[in-house]
Amino acid sequence: MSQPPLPKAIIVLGPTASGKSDLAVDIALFIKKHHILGFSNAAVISADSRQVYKGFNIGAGKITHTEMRGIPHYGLDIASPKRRFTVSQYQRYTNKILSHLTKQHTLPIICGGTGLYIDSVLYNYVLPKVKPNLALREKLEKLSTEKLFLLLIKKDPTRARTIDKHNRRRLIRALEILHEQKTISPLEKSLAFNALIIGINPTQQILYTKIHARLLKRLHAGMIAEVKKLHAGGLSYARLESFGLEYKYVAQFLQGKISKQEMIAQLEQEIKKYTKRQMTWFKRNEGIQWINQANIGLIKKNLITFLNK
RNA sequence: GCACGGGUGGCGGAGCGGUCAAUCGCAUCAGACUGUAAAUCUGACGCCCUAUGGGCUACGAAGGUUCAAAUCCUUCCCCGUGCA
Repeated sequence: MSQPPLPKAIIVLGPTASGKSDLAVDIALFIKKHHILGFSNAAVISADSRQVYKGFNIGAGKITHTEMRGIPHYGLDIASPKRRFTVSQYQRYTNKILSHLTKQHTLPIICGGTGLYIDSVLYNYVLPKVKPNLALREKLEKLSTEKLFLLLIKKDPTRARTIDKHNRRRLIRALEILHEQKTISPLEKSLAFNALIIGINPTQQILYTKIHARLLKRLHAGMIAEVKKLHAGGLSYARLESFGLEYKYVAQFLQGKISKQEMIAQLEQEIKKYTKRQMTWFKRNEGIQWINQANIGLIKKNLITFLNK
C-alpha cells in the first residue's frame, strides 16, 4: 500500500518584518544556480492576505519588481480590494498555481505571514463549500451573541461544543453554513506536501527595531499617499479600516480621527501585537525549522538534504 | 502666602467607612482559530504559597478616630487652577 510521494515544496514563514521575502528569493536563486535533483527553477507563491490586493503596495510591504531578481512571484495583485477575498479563494488559486509549477518542474516556495493561508494549502483544508451570504449575515448581525450561540446549539449541538461562543464572526459563519447544510463536520486536513518549512523568528528586540525602522521607511516611501489614492479610487474609509494595520491607521489619520504622531505610535504597537498573534499560530506547527535571521547560509545544508532526499 | 481641586496598581481613570488586591479602558503576557485571518475572539495580570483556597504588602508620607479606612480627622510633602 505505498502511496505516491508527496510533491516537494519549501515554505518560508515568520512574523512580519522578519525578512521572509528576501530569503525566499535567495532560496529560489540558490536552486536555480545549483539545479538540485531536477529542479532547475523555483518560483515564489505569496501567502499574505493583504498583498493579494491590487494597489496595496507600500502599506502591505509587497515585494518590488527589482527585489524579485527575476524570480516569478504568484499571489500578488490577484484581487481587487473592492471585493471580498477569502482563504477559500486563496486556496483554489494557489492549488492551481501549484499544479502548474509541478508540470514545469519548478519548485514552489510558499512565502508569507498569513498562517491560515499557508495551512489551508499545506494541510489541504476541506472548508465548507458555503459561500458568504451577506443578506443572512446582516440579519444575524442584529442578534445578541448569546442568542446566536443558542441558535447554533439548536441547529448543530456538536459544532456548538467546539466553537468559541463569544466569537460572533464564527457564530454567524457557522449559522450561515447551517443555512445550507444539516451539520458542520470537523475540519478535514491532510498533508499536501513534503515540505521543508523554514521559520524566521528573530529575537523580539531585533524584530521590534526592524518594525520601527520599516514603518518610518514606509512613511517616507509614500504610504500615506498610497492610502489617499486608494480612497480616491473608490475605497471607503470604513473599508480601508477593515484591512487593519497600515490601512486602518492611515485611514484614521486621513479622516482626522488621530494625529500623525498617534498614527505612528498606535500603528507600531499594533504591528508588534500582530507579530505575536502570528507566532501564536505558527507555534502549533511542530515541523517548522526555526532560524533567528533571514540568512540563507543557515539553511543551505538543510536545503540540499531536503531536495536530494 | 491665601482659597479651592487633586495625589489610587506600568499608564489613564473609578471607588469615597465594611461585600476592595481595588469597576473599567490601555499596555503587557499567554492562548484560540471549520470561506472576513493585518480579521475576530478568550484568559491572566501586586507579591508569595501545598493555590475554585490561604498568607503578606498596598491606594503620596506620618500619625489618629473606628470592631473595620483607599474611603473620616490632623500634620507634612508634591501637582493643577484662582486670588494676592
